[in-house]
Amino acid sequence: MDDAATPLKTTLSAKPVDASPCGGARPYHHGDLQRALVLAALRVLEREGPQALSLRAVAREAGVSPAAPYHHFKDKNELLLAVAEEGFQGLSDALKEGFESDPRHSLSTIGVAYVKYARANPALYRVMYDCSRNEDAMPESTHIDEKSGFQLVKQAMIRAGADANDYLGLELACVAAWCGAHGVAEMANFVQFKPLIEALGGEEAFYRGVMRHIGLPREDPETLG
Amino acid sequence: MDDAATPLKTTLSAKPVDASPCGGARPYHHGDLQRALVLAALRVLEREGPQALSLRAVAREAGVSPAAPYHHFKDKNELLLAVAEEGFQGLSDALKEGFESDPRHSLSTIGVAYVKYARANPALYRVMYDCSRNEDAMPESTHIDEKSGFQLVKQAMIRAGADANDYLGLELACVAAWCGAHGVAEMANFVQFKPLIEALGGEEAFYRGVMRHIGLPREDPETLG
DNA sequence: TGTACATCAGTGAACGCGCGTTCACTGATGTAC
DNA sequence: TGTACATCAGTGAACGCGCGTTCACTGATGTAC
Repeated sequence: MDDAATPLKTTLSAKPVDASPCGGARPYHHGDLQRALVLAALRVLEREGPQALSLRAVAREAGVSPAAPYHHFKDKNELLLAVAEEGFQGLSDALKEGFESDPRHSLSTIGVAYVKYARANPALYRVMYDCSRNEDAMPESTHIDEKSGFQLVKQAMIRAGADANDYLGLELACVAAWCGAHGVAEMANFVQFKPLIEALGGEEAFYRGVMRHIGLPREDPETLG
Repeated sequence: MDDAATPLKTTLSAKPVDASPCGGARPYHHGDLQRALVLAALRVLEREGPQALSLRAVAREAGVSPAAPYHHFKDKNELLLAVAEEGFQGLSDALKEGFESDPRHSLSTIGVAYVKYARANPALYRVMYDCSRNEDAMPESTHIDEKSGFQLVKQAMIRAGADANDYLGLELACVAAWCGAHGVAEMANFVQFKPLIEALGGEEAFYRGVMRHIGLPREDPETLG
């Protein structure tokens, strides 16, 4: 579970800069402050949550003056975008791993991987989501219908029995799965769901159980529902 | 569409206080500042979005000094809770109306009603969601599994053919529907969905189409997906 | 019915805070000759 | 190989801002007698 749920932890603990060869005192010029700032932002997010993510807090975390980031990012928003991009990369990797690890149940596995990633990095996920909603300046690679994300869901949906020739139906099923995963990810920690989660034997079973109700259409959509 | 989509608009336009009998100058004592502050908050939310919702902005909007709200709310958070409660009441009403208006398709209709409400009041919805996630001090009536909300979904799910005796299955289906509705509500304005929405002939058809893929389980959940 | 007085519900000035951003600066680096 | 100098990437002080909250105050209201 931890493998897929905490894909960024390894990235976070790798601090390529602080371990400089100067033996203690950081040199005047930072090796790669741009990258260090993004990593610092991730640490701030994880530790203090999304509303604590100020430019100054990030600079502080990186051990640098409040003005330093402006040599690498135009403004706060540009830093946020870089952070979001980092998050989307991690999410994409998690989905890909889920897709490849379990070909026979790739749809629900990919859904579970999505939810686990979001739940493991809730503050980061919030930043990602806010960026992709508020910004049209979002970098290409982070867009939701990117090859490594939405297309993967499509493939999994077809594997699961969806009609590949029914364009609208397939698209709708994928959107439902994607939105459903987002919804579960954001609501999974609601107190009201506690009993059900316990009855099912844990969060993962809960995610899988919910995702199983999303995606493929029902037999007679017109008369039911 | 507008009936269900903008349930708060009428409440917002009704300003019981400004239309005081004094003919212009507001009297020193406000008729019902507590209520007026909540309405002012809704107006600020609608006009400027969630991050503009400061205590001072609300006081400004209500035409009152920044200290005045403290006679009616312990702190900012308490005001936010009151606003969220207002929102949950509106959501609950919208769901109830959807449930009763279309007994033959109550499940998808209730889902569409949820999404339309959230989309019509996006900033308010965000506040509601934040409160229900961050606060354990959330008033009872606003909780998600409240009679008028989650129970309604359950009834609709049974109407739609779910097995009322399968406790876990029914619960899971309802959670899936609820989370799915939340997901759609928050992601419906993503650029990537534009083509599909257009192909389907509008947002409402899109919502309904997506919701149709959520809720009832598939036939063979173990081998598929 | 009038009056004294407690209480309620406002005012507006002030507090300290952290924020994003700018500025003139300076130390370190690298390149041309 | 050494030196002059442009450029890069930091510093730290300062700016104005809006925020949540507190404070002493005051105007309006209602109640007891």
